[in-house]
Amino acid sequence: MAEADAINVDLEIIVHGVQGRSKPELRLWLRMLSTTKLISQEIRRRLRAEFGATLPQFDLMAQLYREKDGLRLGELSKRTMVTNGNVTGLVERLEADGYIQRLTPDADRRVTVAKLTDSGTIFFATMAAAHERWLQEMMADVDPRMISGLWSEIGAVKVSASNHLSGAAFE
Amino acid sequence: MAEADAINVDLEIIVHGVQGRSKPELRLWLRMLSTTKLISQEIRRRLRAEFGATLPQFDLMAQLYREKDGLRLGELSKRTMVTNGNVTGLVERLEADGYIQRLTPDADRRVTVAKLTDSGTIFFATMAAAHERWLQEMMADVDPRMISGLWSEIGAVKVSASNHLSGAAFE
DNA sequence: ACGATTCCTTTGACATTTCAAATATCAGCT
DNA sequence: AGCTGATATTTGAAATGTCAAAGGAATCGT
Repeated sequence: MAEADAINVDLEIIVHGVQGRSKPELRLWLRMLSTTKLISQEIRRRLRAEFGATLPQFDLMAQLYREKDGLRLGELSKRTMVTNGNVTGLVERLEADGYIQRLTPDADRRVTVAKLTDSGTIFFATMAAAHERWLQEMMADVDPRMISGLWSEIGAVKVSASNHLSGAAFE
Repeated sequence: MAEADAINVDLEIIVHGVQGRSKPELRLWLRMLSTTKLISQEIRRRLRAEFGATLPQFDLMAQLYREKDGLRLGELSKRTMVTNGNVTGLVERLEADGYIQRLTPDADRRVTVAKLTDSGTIFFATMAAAHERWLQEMMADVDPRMISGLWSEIGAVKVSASNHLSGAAFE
């Protein structure tokens, strides 16, 4: 009950706030934000409940899963859109749990490469399968064509935003 | 090593199931997530640089701006999609900065109501105007019709997700 | 009344987040 | 070699995020 209310009453209230009229860009942004927040919180809950893992850990392991040889921490930082300092802590905890292994190549000893252990690989594969199911489940009521369309349209939003960043752009 | 090989073979099968034919829902989700992350990070940077404020503070003040009489912390928690414990800390800091005010109505002394001070109202109005400009700027390259279309289509995604939350089964 | 339940908020332990400053290493120039 | 600047990671402070447990306060049933 309280949860259902929380869903219906969301951030979009700001829309009518400032000048009384709401610009479409602001409206879209608030809806993107609340929708993303809603879904990530659900995924967080499930990852925690079923696997005792966090979403950032899942994201990080997802990157390593695609690169069997491992990735440098800086590269991990870019791909996960997480700051360098943050990656350090995430990797530390995952290493302590035995899912990740850190090593420093002799070629360049400034670098630290992280890669999944066997245990980490198995663990992630299990989570990833569930993660994919959850998303299909949560989007089950959405027309499949709309899903594909949204993918490319949101791509346009992403490109536009990338081109108007104050600092550097990437991806 | 024979054991390790057996593991790797099995995992390869999982790999293709998990990532090889990545389902449209997963693709869409990853794009929504990265786009939202990109834009919020930019907004965070600008709020910090230009106003010394954080995004959660902005969100919280946005809700109070709409309700001149203030809101109970539990209501604030629902509307901002932030947990109760988190609201406590946010309100404490904003109160220390003089932007909001806390009071306990005699009618129900379990309750704490937060409302914007005059200073907070002025401060938020300034930020909100900039915030709206930033969004128009970042979405400047997107066709206006696409922006409206996206708003309603993402609404469909939101509704679908809302109907498939783990907690929503009761009721 | 009164005990049990429910409601609202705070607290506590941790994980994540950002930024800035510090550290460590490498590569190039003199 | 030795200096300098660029690169890679770690560290530290402060804020935000989660959940679970604890607290006070109101309400309900008996």
